[in-house]
Amino acid sequence: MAEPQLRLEAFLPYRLSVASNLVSTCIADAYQTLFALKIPEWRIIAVTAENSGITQLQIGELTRMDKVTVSRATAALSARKLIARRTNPADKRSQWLELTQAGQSLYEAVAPKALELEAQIFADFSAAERSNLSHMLRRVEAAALTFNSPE
Amino acid sequence: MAEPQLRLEAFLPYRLSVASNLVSTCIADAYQTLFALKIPEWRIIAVTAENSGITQLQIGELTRMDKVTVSRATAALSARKLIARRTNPADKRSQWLELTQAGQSLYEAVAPKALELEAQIFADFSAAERSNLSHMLRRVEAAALTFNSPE
DNA sequence: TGCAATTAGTTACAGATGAAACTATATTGA
DNA sequence: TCAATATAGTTTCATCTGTAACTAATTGCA
Repeated sequence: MAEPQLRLEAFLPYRLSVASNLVSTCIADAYQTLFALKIPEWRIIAVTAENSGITQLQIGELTRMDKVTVSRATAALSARKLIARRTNPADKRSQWLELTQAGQSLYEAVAPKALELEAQIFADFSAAERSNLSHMLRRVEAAALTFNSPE
Repeated sequence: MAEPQLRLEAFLPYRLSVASNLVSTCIADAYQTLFALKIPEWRIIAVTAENSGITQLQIGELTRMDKVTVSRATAALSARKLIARRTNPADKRSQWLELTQAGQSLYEAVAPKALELEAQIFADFSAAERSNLSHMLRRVEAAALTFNSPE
């Protein structure tokens, strides 16, 4: 029996990468021009809005961003006074992050725009298809994780 | 009626990016350690294997890689004598690329390994699910493209 | 206690990436 | 025919990203 033939076009890691890069570019351009936010910065705002008092480490775990990326993006947001850092009195190495008033306002402006972008890009997809895609991507994520670090 | 709430966890561009980055890392590490190939280099080998005589420009169009990325990866492969460049006599600016014997051998070693990696990462997915995912990703790609450059 | 090992976050460095400028060649149209 | 424009590919530069080394604080345990 012949081995299955490789065709790059049908190779899933490749398809995933191409689709993801294109979508990320759309999103990144929009955030940058509309709100002067980079994607890591936007993610930190979103995660902090949803989890006030979170630490950088937790953000990294939640979003799978490198701690260096989180550190830099947090520093930039802090410099723009969009997030505030309160020292954790029980552990002075870590800080509790929360949105400032300005950060909260920005979040409230970005969030609907983000949903709108998503709606435009996925306009062809029914709600069921979107949910299906989301579930599949989570399964891919979990599989890649255990593949990367087989315990 | 209340606006739909944003949750980063459910935001498709985010899910897509996280999944794609994890998978790309798996693949990139494997290619690097096994064959000393970077992802753009591997793609060029695969595309050239499938389309001997292709030009750099065509590779860029096919794979959506930037022409600079293609140029650099091609130069690296050429230096390793994995691909050969023949000047197009009808247009001396462009070159026809083809795998050398060594390049062909490398391709024949990488291809089954690539399929094996894909099989491992997507082990949980039935053939129907894989095909479904692939089709969805193509639709996403097409949508993001028209979004990026609305004609 | 107090010293070794760990951990949260930052900094320094090195590789990857893409936009823009550049080189060489090709095409177009006056 | 030749000047303006366009194109294939390269180089330059500025930015992004992650690994490794670092700092400061914490924990564990002899």
